[in-house]
Amino acid sequence: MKRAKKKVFADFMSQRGLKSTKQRDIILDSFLSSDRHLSIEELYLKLRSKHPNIGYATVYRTLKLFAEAGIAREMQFGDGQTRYEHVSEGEHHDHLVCTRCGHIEEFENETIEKLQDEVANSRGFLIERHRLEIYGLCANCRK
Amino acid sequence: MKRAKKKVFADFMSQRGLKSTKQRDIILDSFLSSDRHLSIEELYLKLRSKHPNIGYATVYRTLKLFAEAGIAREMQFGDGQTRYEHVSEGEHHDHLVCTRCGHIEEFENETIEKLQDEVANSRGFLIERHRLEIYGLCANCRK
DNA sequence: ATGCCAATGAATGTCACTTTCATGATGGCG
DNA sequence: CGCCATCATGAAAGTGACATTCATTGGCAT
Repeated sequence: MKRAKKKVFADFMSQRGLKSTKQRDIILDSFLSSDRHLSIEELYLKLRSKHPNIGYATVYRTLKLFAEAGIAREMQFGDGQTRYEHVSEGEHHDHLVCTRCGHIEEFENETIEKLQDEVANSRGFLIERHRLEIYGLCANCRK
Repeated sequence: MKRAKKKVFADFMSQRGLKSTKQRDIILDSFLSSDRHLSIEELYLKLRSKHPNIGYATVYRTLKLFAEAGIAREMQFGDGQTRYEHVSEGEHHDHLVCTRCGHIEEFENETIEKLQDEVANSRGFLIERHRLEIYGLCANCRK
């Protein structure tokens, strides 16, 4: 799966006439082996220890590229930071966000999706995408 | 309903030992007679023509007060601005957001709410609040 | 190896808040 | 009514998270 995404990204890059660089390789590796909902800052700090020569701007621009290439998606969970989520083709899910520890869980619910379609149809709305987030305390923080 | 909210706000203010001022009265009036999803900037500009003496900071602080008093709620729809929505007691709704014209519609769906509770329960999650937004083209913009 | 064009990173700019601070109002009290 | 402790206001400065600029570096096709 990591391999598949590297392929997707490489294809995207060559298709756009963009170059392969050490930094991009490192950032992609690090992204793919990270938490599924990482902010620019978090990824930048994670890299900094091993690769102090990679700048914030490069991480920022590279994550944007991932999003354009379709292997990442920008998300906002209300903590003031944009987070980049791993995208697997054809997959969609929603989120449970812990307001205490920041933990993010994913879930899927086909019925909810269908009901959303119905709502949109009844209003003449053409759905492009949606977001559903449930905020509260995770099982761990409830103790 | 406007009257009721003014009462709620007045009570909140006196309970907190805060003062009634011309500016706050004007901002409250303007807020209550506005679109249901207004940003600080929008409300500020709306006021500016008639009351050039009211500063941005005052609008900003007053909207925060409305939120604390429970007559408004802060919302993010991904356009980079915080919007303040009118809150009616005990009412909850979700949103359809037009990505072309910015139009925001509200909807309620009891079944979706229940399914969310089920999802949260199955994960041991204690729900505080949730947000569901459907982005796409409104009936008008589809033409 | 060479040259063109993209990539990098330090620095700077932008935007939407958010806070500060000197000045101006409010309202309880005598 | 007048005093004055507080709160409120608004211009300006500060913040934080991006987003862009620009001089320099570095891929890679030839």
